[in-house]
Formats: sequence, structure tokens, C-alpha cells
Amino acid sequence: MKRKPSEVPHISIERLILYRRCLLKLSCSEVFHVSSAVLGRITNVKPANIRKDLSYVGEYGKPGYGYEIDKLLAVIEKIIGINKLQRVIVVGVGNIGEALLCYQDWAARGFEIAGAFDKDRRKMGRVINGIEVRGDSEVLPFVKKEGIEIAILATPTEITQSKVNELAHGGMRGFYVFSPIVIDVPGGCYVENIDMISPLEFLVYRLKNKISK
Amino acid sequence: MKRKPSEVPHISIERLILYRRCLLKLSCSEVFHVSSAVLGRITNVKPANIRKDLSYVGEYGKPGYGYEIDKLLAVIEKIIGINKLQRVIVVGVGNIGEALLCYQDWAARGFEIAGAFDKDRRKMGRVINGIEVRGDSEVLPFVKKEGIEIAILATPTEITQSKVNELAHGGMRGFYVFSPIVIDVPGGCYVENIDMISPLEFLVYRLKNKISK
DNA sequence: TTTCATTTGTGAACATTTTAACAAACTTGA
DNA sequence: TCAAGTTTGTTAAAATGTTCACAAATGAAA
Ligand SMILES: NC(=O)c1ccc[n+]([C@@H]2O[C@H](COP(=O)([O-])OP(=O)(O)OC[C@H]3O[C@@H](n4cnc5c(N)ncnc54)[C@H](O)[C@@H]3O)[C@@H](O)[C@H]2O)c1
Ligand SMILES: NC(=O)c1ccc[n+]([C@@H]2O[C@H](COP(=O)([O-])OP(=O)(O)OC[C@H]3O[C@@H](n4cnc5c(N)ncnc54)[C@H](O)[C@@H]3O)[C@@H](O)[C@H]2O)c1
Repeated sequence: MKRKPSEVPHISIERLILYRRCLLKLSCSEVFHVSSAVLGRITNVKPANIRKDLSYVGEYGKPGYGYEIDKLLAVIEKIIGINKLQRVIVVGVGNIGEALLCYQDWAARGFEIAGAFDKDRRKMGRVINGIEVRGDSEVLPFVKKEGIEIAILATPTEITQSKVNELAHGGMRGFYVFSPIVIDVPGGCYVENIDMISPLEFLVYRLKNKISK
Repeated sequence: MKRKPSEVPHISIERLILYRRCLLKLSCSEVFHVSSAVLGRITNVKPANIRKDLSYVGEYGKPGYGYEIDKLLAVIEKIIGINKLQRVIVVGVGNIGEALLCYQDWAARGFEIAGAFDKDRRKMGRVINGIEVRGDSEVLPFVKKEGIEIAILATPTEITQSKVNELAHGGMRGFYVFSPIVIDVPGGCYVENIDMISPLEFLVYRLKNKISK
């Protein structure tokens, strides 16, 4: 029941991303194929659910054998669109921004931090993990020149929305935002938001009510 | 249609957490009540959905008027279990751990970082944002003495699972884990996991396929 | 080659979640 | 006090997501 990528349920895409993460690890070992049962044990997803997710993107498994890991990885990465390197920028090099610059696995996940920007003069010019922090005013020329479409925002909550507006106006299309607020973007732009604290609040709820998920 | 808390759909709980975040901001302004229509505009959730979520936890709205913000906040916080201060520890004071210690809004969200632990001698003894970093070996006595039930883990991916095992064995019940791996916990323990990179991968997919959510 | 044990892909049943619609309840202002 | 306007809580229908169960396909062993 192969569908066009845009018709794959969002929730299946989210699981595909999870499968990929686990497959990447498997592919470093001496295993070359994996069954939905085994992948299910690794990911905590029911095998039938995995097979259905994978059926949306084509038929890549062999009965009695399972899925070839490398082939499956390639297919998932193609569907998600991370089969080629994604170059992104980081705006706001504070606590979170600096942690992101120091993250070691960007390349393994298919990303490259092409540039980092902060308006604080004390941060400008610093080189963190090989990435130079530039002045905030350089961001628009930079992304235009480098053809960057995605920005990660780790700016103070109060200024994040206006920063998004400014970047969207300058042609930025995707925003990954760490501020715990609901962000508006103009048409043709897309935003993903994480609130790093919400899952902790959910954990408190689960603990209190003994909910195992 | 009031249910026991444990029967409120998980997805409604997640939205309650979102509502709370927005209500907290509203409560700082001069507004005292809010309708599902207005809250819907703020949160990007359809009003009917909001009313249904709230109906699971009781009837707190007045027709023709809306919901009293303070009352609603109290109810949501009671349901989630964050009506009293939650004391947690941070294990692993690297990039993420340090960012967490520096986060300014813990108190506003109902949390307190009661302690921080790292095994690196260079970090031990440092005081970050008023929180002393202790040696890793002190963690079990500390949590026993202080009655801490929840740990935030920002340790290197390779050691996170074993750290969870150790803490679970020592009586820790809830784990909030930043390593991008699936974590196993013994019965009676609960884990929430975030992979800070996955949402970015999802953003790439949405951008490629023009999916507005 | 044949048999046996696996495992896929999928249709159908089941479960959950969202949405629309509206009577009833409340506020406001005349 | 009453009428007009607003907004809730709830029902039922629609939409979406999960799980089951099994025929068909394949690999592996004899
Ligand atoms: N630190 C955490 O653990 C944590 C946890 C949850 C959420 N958050 C959220 O993440 C966001 C970032 O948090 P943080 O702790 O890294 O903040 P931070 O204050 O440490 O860093 C913000 C950085 O943005 C820079 N900045 C300010 N205005 C700018 C501009 N116009 N252009 C470019 N850079 C600018 C500042 O100079 C600073 O370096 C905040 O919205 C915060 O609420 C952080
Ligand atoms: N940095 C990021 O932006 C980022 C992004 C995505 C995911 N993550 C994940 O978050 C986790 C933490 O990342 P990080 O960048 O903060 O790592 P980090 O290496 O900067 O910090 C890890 C800290 O844990 C300490 N540690 C090691 N063993 C310990 C032990 N047994 N007990 C206590 N402390 C111990 C180390 O001394 C170090 O200070 C990793 O799993 C990483 O993959 C980080």
C-alpha cells in the first residue's frame, strides 16, 4: 500500500526517524539484516506497527529474512529528506546554543552547523568546536550566500518570535525553536518547537499515576 | 464526563501541559478569564478540542464567560502533580547539564534542582547558578537523604543506560534522559526520553514535502 | 529438491482522537 | 427584569491510528 511521501502519516514518519536512529547503531555492528520482531524489541514498537509503517514507504523486506539494514536506512533517509547533508545555522550561542555547537554527532545524523550567530560582542569571534561565532548582523547575508534554509533558534524567549519574523523575511524557511512558546510563521515557512521541560512535567504525571505508557 | 486522572488520555495530558504554560503567561497580565476560543488561538489547538480536554478533568468553565485562569491553572497543576514543588537532580554536568543548571525558569515551572553530580574531578566543587556540583559517588546517599525521586540524565550516551540501572537500584523512580537511545527501566520506574535532534529531522521532512501540520 | 521454520505485507477489526453541532447556562447592558 | 449575545459541556459522527491474524513468500537445513 505504497503512498506518496506526503501521504505517509506523520506519526509513522516520527517512528521512521526512531527506526533510523536504531538502525544506524545496528549498522555499525556485524548484523546485516533485521526483522520487525527484533527492531520492535529495540525500539519498543510492536512489530505489526513497524511493518505497517514500512509498508507505507514501499516493500523492502523479505519474508523469512527481514529487512536489509543498509537498504532500509537509505530508503528512510530518502523519505525524510536527510539523504544529503543538511546545512543549518544556530542563532543564539548561550547555554543551549553552545551545547548544540559542541554536539559531536551532527555529521552522523546528516547535519552540519554551517554558522553560528550571537549579538553579544563577547561571544562574537569565539570559535567553538571549530565553528566561528559571528555577529548577529551577518546572518542574513550569510544564509543568502550559503543557501541555508533552516535555522536553530536558541535565543532568549522574549526575542525569539521577532527573530523568527526577521529571518523569515530574509528567506529562511525552517525554524527549530528551543523557546517554550508557540511560534507563528508566515505561509511557506515551517516551525518545530521543543519545550525541554514539558516531558519532565509529563514524567511527574506518570510517576504520580503509575502510567507505564 | 469526569474521569479518574489515570483515565485521562495521554494526549490530553500533553495538551494540558501546553495550556498551563500559556496560562502561566496570561496570569501575569491583567486578564482573569479566558475562553476556549482565545486559548485556542494562543495554543494552536481547536477550541472544541480544548473543551473536551478540560471536560476530562472536571467542569471549571462558565458558559458565556470562559475559564477563570487561576482556578484552571490550579486544577491542571493538581492533575499533573506539579501543584507542589518538584525537587530533581541533574546527573552529568556537561554541555546539556550545565545549560539545565543555568535555566532560569525552573521555579516558575514548579521545579527545583536540588543537586548536580558529575564524575569529572574538574567539575566537582564548582558552583553553577548557585548549585554545587558534587562527586558522582555522593548521588545515592544524597537522594536517599533528600527523598528525591526524579533524575535528569545528561551523561554520555554510552554510559546512560548503566547509570539509570544504578540509580534505579538505589531507589530512583523517574528518569528524564537526554541521550538519544531507548532506555529500559525496571517495573515501578518510569522514563521520559528526548532526542533533541529528531524534531529537526522531522522539520526537514516537512520542509521537503510542504507539510504545514 | 523438499520440508520446515520464519517473517513479510495487508485486510479487517478494534481503539483512540478529533471535529462539528447544539441545547443549556451564563453574562451583560438596557 | 429581560433580551441579546456568548460560551460551555456533551453527543454523535468522522477521521486517524493500532493490532490481529493469516496467506504468501522466502531462507535454511536435510
Ligand atoms: N538552558 C536551558 O536548559 C533551557 C531549558 C529549557 C528551555 N530553554 C530555552 O531555550 C532558549 C535559550 O536558552 P539559553 O539558556 O540558551 O539562553 P541564554 O540566555 O543562555 O542564551 C541566549 C543567547 O542568545 C543571544 N541573543 C540575544 N539576542 C540575540 C539576537 N537578537 N540575535 C542573536 N543572539 C541573541 C544572547 O547573547 C545569548 O548568548 C530560551 O528560550 C530558554 O527558555 C533553555
Ligand atoms: N550537546 C547537545 O547539544 C546534545 C544534543 C543532542 C543530544 N545530546 C545528548 O545529551 C547527552 C549529554 O550530552 P552533552 O553534550 O551534555 O555531553 P557532555 O559530554 O558534554 O557531558 C557529559 C557529562 O557527563 C559526565 N559524566 C560522565 N560519566 C559520568 C558518570 N558516571 N556520572 C556522572 N557524570 C558523568 C561527564 O563528566 C560530562 O561532564 C548525550 O547523550 C548526548 O548525546 C546532546
